[in-house]
Amino acid sequence: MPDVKHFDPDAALDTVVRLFWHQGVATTGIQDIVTATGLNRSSLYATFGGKQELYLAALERYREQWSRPAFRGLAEDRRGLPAVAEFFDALITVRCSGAYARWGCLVSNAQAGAENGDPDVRAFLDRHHEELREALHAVLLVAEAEGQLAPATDPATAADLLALLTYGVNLRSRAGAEAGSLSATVVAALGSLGGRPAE
Amino acid sequence: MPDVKHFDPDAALDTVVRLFWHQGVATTGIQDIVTATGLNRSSLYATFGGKQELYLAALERYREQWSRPAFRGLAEDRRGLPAVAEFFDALITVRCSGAYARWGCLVSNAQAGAENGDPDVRAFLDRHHEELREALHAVLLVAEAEGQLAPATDPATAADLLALLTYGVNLRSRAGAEAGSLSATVVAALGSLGGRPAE
DNA sequence: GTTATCTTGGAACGGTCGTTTCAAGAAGCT
DNA sequence: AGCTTCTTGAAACGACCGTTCCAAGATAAC
Repeated sequence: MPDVKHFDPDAALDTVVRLFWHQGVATTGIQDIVTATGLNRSSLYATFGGKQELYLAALERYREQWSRPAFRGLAEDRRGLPAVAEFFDALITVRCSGAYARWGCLVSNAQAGAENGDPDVRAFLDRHHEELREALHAVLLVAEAEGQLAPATDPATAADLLALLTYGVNLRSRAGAEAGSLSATVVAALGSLGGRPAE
Repeated sequence: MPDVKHFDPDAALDTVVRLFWHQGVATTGIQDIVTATGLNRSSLYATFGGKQELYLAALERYREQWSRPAFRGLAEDRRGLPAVAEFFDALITVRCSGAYARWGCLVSNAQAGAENGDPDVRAFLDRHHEELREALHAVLLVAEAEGQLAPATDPATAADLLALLTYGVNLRSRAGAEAGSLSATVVAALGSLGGRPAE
């Protein structure tokens, strides 16, 4: 008996993700979202609820679409350090070139903004950080088993270090850092974990 | 002949710095500033200009009061790696405890926000990053001369790495990271530059 | 004490914020 | 077709945004 939605909620949410990602939450108005998605205020509120719920939905979608695939590819790769190098290469490529160049990372941006005051957002950030750490830890355990790590390198601590390095890349890329400079830094970091320079 | 200001502009600016630092630019209204500083809208605009100029003034003041002293202390320290360790210790202490706990860094927060779209802000961020890098580079050159670095460690690249690590600490501390965890990560990073674990 | 100049208080500006409301429209089921 | 139920369009809500304006107040020079 009911009517059915005249738009695709997932496609709309993708647009919302891009807005929040590029412009930030605080500086993106409902009007911006209405204009960008083409759908009406009523439909927006009926489908997603208010702005805060919309932002949380955007965070979830970003994680499903961007973070989780990258984390999974990392954790399942059996090559060890080369997998980490590839992870950072892909990261830097996305952050510095293409459609999302200089957008940084929606999640990293959230850590720096006022939005992290919300308990739900904070919980999301904690979990996201944990997932990044775990993926890095998993691949570093492989690296250790393969004898790729310097004897003094602890995989768990190294995972923490690379996680912080990831945030640094996300932040600096948004402010305009060059891909080459970021790459060189990452290569050096991986080299120092291995006990030798570049790999 | 003129009247004279009935308040201390520097003290007012300090209050403004704290507001922007803690709450973010976009979520801090002029009314918040009026309330927190106790001075009038007219005085505010007559002294500092609009919000954007006020934000730039706050950035400058933050740099003078926080960044530059830390950078100078770092660059002038002749001990090498221990100076770097002390720099990060002090950083983590400020970020995780005391009056500014979980506020992150005003400058790091700016890199993640929409405010970095402004050319003046962007220029400030670039320069700030350069000053951080130079300070780290200077002390790492000392460390190299003192034989504290592993042969494969290049001081300039290591400075880049530590700068990114600084951003990571700033970001994660704002989202609630523990001081102990951040410290352990930093110690491990410095250890890997030296070729041995924690020094 | 008078005058000139700047500062202060406070109201007011148009615009935008996130959100709500409600009538009109569209789709599915009998 | 008719009825029900949800969706859509569009106007409107009060609150707040950054900013401006002007009269009243305060200070220093004469």
